[in-house]
Amino acid sequence: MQISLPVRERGTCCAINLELKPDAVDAAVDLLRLLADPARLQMMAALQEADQPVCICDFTAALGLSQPTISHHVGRLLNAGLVKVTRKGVWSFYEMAPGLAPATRDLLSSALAAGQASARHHK
Amino acid sequence: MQISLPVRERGTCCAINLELKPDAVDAAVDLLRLLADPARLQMMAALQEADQPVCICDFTAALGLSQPTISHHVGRLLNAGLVKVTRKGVWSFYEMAPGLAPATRDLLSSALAAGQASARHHK
DNA sequence: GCGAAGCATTGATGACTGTCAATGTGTTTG
DNA sequence: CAAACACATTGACAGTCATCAATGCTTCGC
Repeated sequence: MQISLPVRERGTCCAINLELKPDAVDAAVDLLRLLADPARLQMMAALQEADQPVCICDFTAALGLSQPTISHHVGRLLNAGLVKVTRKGVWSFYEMAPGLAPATRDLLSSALAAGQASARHHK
Repeated sequence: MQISLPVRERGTCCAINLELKPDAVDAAVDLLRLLADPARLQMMAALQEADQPVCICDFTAALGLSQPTISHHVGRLLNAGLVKVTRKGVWSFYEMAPGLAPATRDLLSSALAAGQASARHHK
């Protein structure tokens, strides 16, 4: 299958259409950077699968990171509106934000699926 | 709607299930970090919409970045296998990699959709 | 062959960020 | 009230990365 390459003239560039608004690009980049961390991505994956809110101490025990680091990551997810916190006594239980945009959920699912596919292929 | 919080005992944490293999997490994070840049995300968005391969000089003119920076970003996309290059004379035409995993395409689409939704809501 | 155009590469720099130690705040148990 | 627990916050440090100036490498027009 051949793809026809555009015909060009030296010294002149074509104006491609970037029909994305800068705000949309920034928002997408912020969301991608938020998920582009092993700890945060695993937290979101766990919260997506969980049927009950998850305690912070569980993350600390499972991810092999210090407690301030876990708190820092969770704080970023909370600040971005991806998760919701419910405090009960000394514990803080986290779950996925109820009103999370479908596109954001799809983004998370796609990222996990792509990671699994890539890991399988790279074997 | 009430969500029943788990019952806990002080000093004991529950072992949550992180059923994701480390390789899959790393692969997903690498992909997310690759797209978590305004220049690279806009390039991929433009390539997704384009019906013809796009010349490097078009990106340089449209994104407001220096030519080495554009070349650097394109090189990362190429190294990750997201794009394919066809050289013709002095020009280098780029297009999305033909055998790109569907999950990767979904990830790109979801990120752009989430960005647009977030920008619209934040208005 | 000469010079210019298009792109890649290298080196350097500034900004961002993930991480932990130390500390602070609120809550429960004794 | 005192001590222990769960979590948040602050400060500091190391690593990563986006960016550009300078340079190198092909390719084409003359």
